[in-house]
Amino acid sequence: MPEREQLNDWDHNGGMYNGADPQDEHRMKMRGKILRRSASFNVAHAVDDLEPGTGAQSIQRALSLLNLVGLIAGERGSGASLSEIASISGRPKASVHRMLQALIAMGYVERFEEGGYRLGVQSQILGQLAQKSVDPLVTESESSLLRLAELSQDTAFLTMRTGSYSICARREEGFGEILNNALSVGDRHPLGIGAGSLAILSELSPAEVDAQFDANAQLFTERYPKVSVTALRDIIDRARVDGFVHNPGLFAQGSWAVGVPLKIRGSRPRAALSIASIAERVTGPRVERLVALLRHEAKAIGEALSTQAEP
Amino acid sequence: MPEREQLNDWDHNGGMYNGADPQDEHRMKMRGKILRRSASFNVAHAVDDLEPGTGAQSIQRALSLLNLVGLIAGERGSGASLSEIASISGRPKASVHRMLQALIAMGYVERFEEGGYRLGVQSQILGQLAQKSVDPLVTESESSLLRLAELSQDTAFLTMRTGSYSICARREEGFGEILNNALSVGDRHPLGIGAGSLAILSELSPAEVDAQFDANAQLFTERYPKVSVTALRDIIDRARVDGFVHNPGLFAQGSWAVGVPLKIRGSRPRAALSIASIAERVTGPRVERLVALLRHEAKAIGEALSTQAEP
DNA sequence: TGAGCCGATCCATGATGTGGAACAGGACTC
DNA sequence: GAGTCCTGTTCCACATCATGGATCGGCTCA
Repeated sequence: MPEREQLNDWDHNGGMYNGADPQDEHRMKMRGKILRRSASFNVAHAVDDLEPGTGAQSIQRALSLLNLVGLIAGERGSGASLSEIASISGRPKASVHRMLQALIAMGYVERFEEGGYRLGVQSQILGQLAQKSVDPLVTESESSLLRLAELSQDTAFLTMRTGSYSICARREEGFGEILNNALSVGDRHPLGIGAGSLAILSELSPAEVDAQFDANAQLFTERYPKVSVTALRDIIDRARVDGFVHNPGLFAQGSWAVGVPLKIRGSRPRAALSIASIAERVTGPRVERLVALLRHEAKAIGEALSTQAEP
Repeated sequence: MPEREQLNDWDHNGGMYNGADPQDEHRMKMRGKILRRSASFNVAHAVDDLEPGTGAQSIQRALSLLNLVGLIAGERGSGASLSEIASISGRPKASVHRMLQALIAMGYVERFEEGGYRLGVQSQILGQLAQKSVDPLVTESESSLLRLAELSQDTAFLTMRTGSYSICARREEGFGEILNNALSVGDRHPLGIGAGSLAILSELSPAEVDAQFDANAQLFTERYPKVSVTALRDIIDRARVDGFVHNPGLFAQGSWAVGVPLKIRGSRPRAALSIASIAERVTGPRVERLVALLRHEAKAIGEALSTQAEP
């Protein structure tokens, strides 16, 4: 933990955020103020409404809020205050308060005496239930990520697909002196942003890749205007041949990474392993070493899960 | 896992359910049809709205639904169908569908090709975030529960308080031939129902206990009409002296249990350990042995968490 | 004393979620 | 192949419900 602190003065923006969205102006202002770590940027994003007009606005808002509380409280040790949550989410305090009360009533959020809001027991339990029912991928990859982090001395990630998004499902840190902090557990980006995300795309058919990029076209131009979609397509094409993705700091300044897709027999591609670090550690011969590590673990996970196939 | 099956024909109702609530009639009818294990009964309960009129109806409904999906999908291996969920929750299909779509859009629920609805990656992640932010109690007690289950050859539980409810936060099974199936992870009951729940109450002041029973008075008469509150008060009073709760099958027929509160310095009492089994295994000298085991683990957990007190 | 923050509460407004009804598409049966 | 009985999905008029600006009480600090 203490090692983290020395990285606090990184360029958090990292060239990744260039929001033209007027809605985000307020959030941007709050960003530096509230959370010092780079995740603040991701936190802000995690709270957006997805597709509107589906007749479930309040649910989406409430779940975004739940996510947000988890991210904030997870990043720091303490809980999140009402005003913070309201500021970051960009909603009025009264609304946030009402929603939080509902979340508390359901046990998904808790608040110890005068402390901040944090996730509650129900959230914990939901995770346990999810482990049983969703798929054993996250559990299965746990030891792999630990090995990857230890052997590489960098940060290892499990990325999973949800619809047209990818989400950082797990993250393990090595004990190196440099810590890549561009991606935290729970961060969600449109498919194509991040090495793991690209690795997943490389396993989809070209038509599907097009469909994903089309679906997120607006998001891309609004939120990642500096990212060239054609460059991403190139990376994907190369990954189809090479079997791995190499991201030379495309998304966050100085954050380089390699990723490989997880191939599980009988299951659509929807997960990837990746390792991220600084440029110097993801170049030249080290790329091959990292890829070898990743491939080895990806193969192990793939085999473990393919055998116990769905009934 | 296969050992479980041989117990499927237990008396699921177990004398626990005596619902006079007219709203529940439909659910009762569905119960045996849909889920065979006793948890079906608890599933049905988990879906109730809590306090209405707080201006967050849809959130509560959506979260109940989320919980329900998790419980159903967790109980069996497969996912839950829309119609099932609609039937159990007692809401029209259209509404359930709309909510599920919202939950899917947010990644909390997933649905693989034509399969049923199950919890999604976001739920998984929420659990991870919760482990970091909520409190280390669940993680810390994991090994204790495993030891308890192994040493007792019965089923060990971690019960936690949420508001005026207690919830089964974790559960580990021994390899004995009899499996107590009256309580599953995620099951929620009003405080006072269950040995662990009573153990938590025994650490509260009499005034607080009264307040809790008052708060849940309606629930008790509606849902546990056979349970005498004065009997519960007696158990609590005895537990204050003895330091443990003994439940002689009060709630579910044949499900006896012992429980001890978890005392953590600097934290309000809100958790308990318990072991449940059949009557023959929770009587006479064995009670003391079980209590000794529980006390030992409770002490260990308490010390582990008291040292790393909140900042 | 009062400015500034915190979380909590009120309540008129209309946007929003609601759910009955109708639909499409399989899987079986007669 | 017309029948029933399941799925999951879409539509849309209705009014319930969430909304959020304004206000308040409590606390800390200058």
